[in-house]
Amino acid sequence: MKSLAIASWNINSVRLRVGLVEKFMKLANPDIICLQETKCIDEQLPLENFKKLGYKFAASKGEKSYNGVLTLSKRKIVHVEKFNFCGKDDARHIGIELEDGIKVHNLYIPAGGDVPDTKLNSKFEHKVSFLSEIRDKLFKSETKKTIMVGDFNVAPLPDDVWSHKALINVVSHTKIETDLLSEIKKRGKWIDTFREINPSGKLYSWWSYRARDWKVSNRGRRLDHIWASQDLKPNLRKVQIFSEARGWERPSDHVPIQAIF
DNA sequence: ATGGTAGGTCTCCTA
Repeated sequence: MKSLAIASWNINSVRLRVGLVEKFMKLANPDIICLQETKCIDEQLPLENFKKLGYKFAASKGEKSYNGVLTLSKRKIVHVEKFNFCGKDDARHIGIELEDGIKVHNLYIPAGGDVPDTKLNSKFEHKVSFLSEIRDKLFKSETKKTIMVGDFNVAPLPDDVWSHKALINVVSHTKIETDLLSEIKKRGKWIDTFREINPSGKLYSWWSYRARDWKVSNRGRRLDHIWASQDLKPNLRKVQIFSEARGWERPSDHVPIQAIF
């Protein structure tokens, strides 16, 4: 397998942060970068900026103001797939295929609102249904030559949050969500690339904008993930979380992550 | 236990 560096980043408005994406591209030089929460329609994407840095290929599903996924690639994209969840046409998935048959799914899973109860909170109900559809419709059995990345909005393990005890009833870390994620993982025989290399240790990819000082309080969560199909496991070389990006000027609340195969 | 910030369709919705 030819070396492949793949990154994922919830950018929280790609138009506002095009400069930060360029900065990250120069720093990490991924072959493919999957962005979430681009927050604009396809026609408004600053694709020319990315082309200048070698990202000649792009696949996107945009939406005005909300959501939006964009996959940028230095390698030729030969096939694009857009999947809708929960009967909605919101922009939360785009899948691509490269010339060597590797597939990359870029996902933005709903955040789920504040109250972790499907009866009281329709946003949480949406998140639970969305995760169930990933399990039952998108990846209903073991996959091959596939990488699934994005903002999953779920911190699966106790070490994926600053306090397991404090967050056990907080949306993103409840048992209903972590159970669903582990069912998806089990059914598809997925590898969580980060935990493959770091089985334990508290490291995060998201820090709230609301903290006085994100670095001092360090109340983060690992919400962003790069999962690989079982057959790619022997090719995994390195996984990085670019925490320093949280301290860049006008940052996203998420930082980029990258896996190298 | 509370409230805090940020982006876009901008005094209201989302995260």
